[in-house]
Amino acid sequence: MALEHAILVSLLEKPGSGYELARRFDRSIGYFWTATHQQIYRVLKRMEGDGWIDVREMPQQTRPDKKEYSVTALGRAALSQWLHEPIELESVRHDLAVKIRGAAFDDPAALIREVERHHQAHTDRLTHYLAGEWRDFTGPGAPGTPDAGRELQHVVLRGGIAYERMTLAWLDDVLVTLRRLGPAR
Amino acid sequence: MALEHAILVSLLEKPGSGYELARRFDRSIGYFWTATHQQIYRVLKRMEGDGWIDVREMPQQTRPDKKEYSVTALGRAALSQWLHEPIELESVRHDLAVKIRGAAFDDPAALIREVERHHQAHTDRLTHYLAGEWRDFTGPGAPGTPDAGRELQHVVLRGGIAYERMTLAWLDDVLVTLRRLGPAR
DNA sequence: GGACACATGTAAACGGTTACATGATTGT
DNA sequence: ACAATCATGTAACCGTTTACATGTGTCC
Repeated sequence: MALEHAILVSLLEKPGSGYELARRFDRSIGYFWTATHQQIYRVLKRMEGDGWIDVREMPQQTRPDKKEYSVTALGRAALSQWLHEPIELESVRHDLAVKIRGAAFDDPAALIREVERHHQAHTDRLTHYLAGEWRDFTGPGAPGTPDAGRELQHVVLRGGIAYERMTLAWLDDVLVTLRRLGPAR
Repeated sequence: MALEHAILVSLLEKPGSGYELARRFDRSIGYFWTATHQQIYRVLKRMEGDGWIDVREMPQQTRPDKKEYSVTALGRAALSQWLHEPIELESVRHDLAVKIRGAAFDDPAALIREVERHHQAHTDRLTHYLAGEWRDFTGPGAPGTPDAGRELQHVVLRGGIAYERMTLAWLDDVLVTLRRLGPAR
């Protein structure tokens, strides 16, 4: 489990509320971790109980009050300890690959639309990542000062970009294969 | 959930026991889906109850008796229905990326060994996939007859190979970045 | 005698998803 | 009036992981 650690990293980068964390998990952190607000609120409670994070009630006039969380020394130590532990390789779960192999027992051509839909979604993601890279790292508005944190954020984003490009190339390969098999059936 | 469907596909490709399925999930199917034997036995029970699969008791002299499962017409129909439903994009969970961003608040250089370890593991996987590709698809011993099932298995394997190659290139990028940051600290 | 591959299971704990619930403010 | 955004939560369910449990045959 690394949701707690992902939250620690995110709060160290910038303290914030559960709601804000949920939005970050939809955006920048979303290309290597996902979490819903329900999960986040639950884990925040536990982390607070463990003394990993502190809460400050932030009354707001125009919007509902919020709780701003920040990482304690204990939380930092917990993160540090985790960073020094070896972790398992990710295990892949690719439904689409199951479908593709399953298509051998159905109509391969019926999958073409589904694959095209995924292709479009990955194209959108890639566009979104590239816009973020331009905005935060490679564009003229991005700060030119070198900073370890930014460098590390950038290399993770480059990983997301590489993943989307690889996936798009593979989906092209899949489409060629399905179209070749389709009419022959 | 697609474990049931992954099992259907695997049993359609070749009927077998729970134990055999578990081994397939460690090998060929492992590059797009993982499952332990505990999970598989439980799901097999449920699928049998739903009439998706049939069991045949297979007494064996030299080894413990096993149950051989095969897919029924109802199971085939269930697979077909699932194939025609749209599925969600995969959500990514990449612990290593969390660690890399977390390294900004610890020692980036301490991560180098961990990343090298992952690099080695992905190299091993790639070698294994390439050996499988040569054995089953591109080598001289592979059957030359065109077959939809084999074509689809091959395109999925090419996806696994592309994933490993992309990951290795990215891990190289990560190592360069970490080594650049390390001594500066 | 000990390790390993074959073969099947149960039970507890944990994590993630989905549905439900509330309430204020801002914009159309 | 309605939808969207901000903001926090509870409860039920489901799937996955980990630990435990048992037993045979083969090989060193």
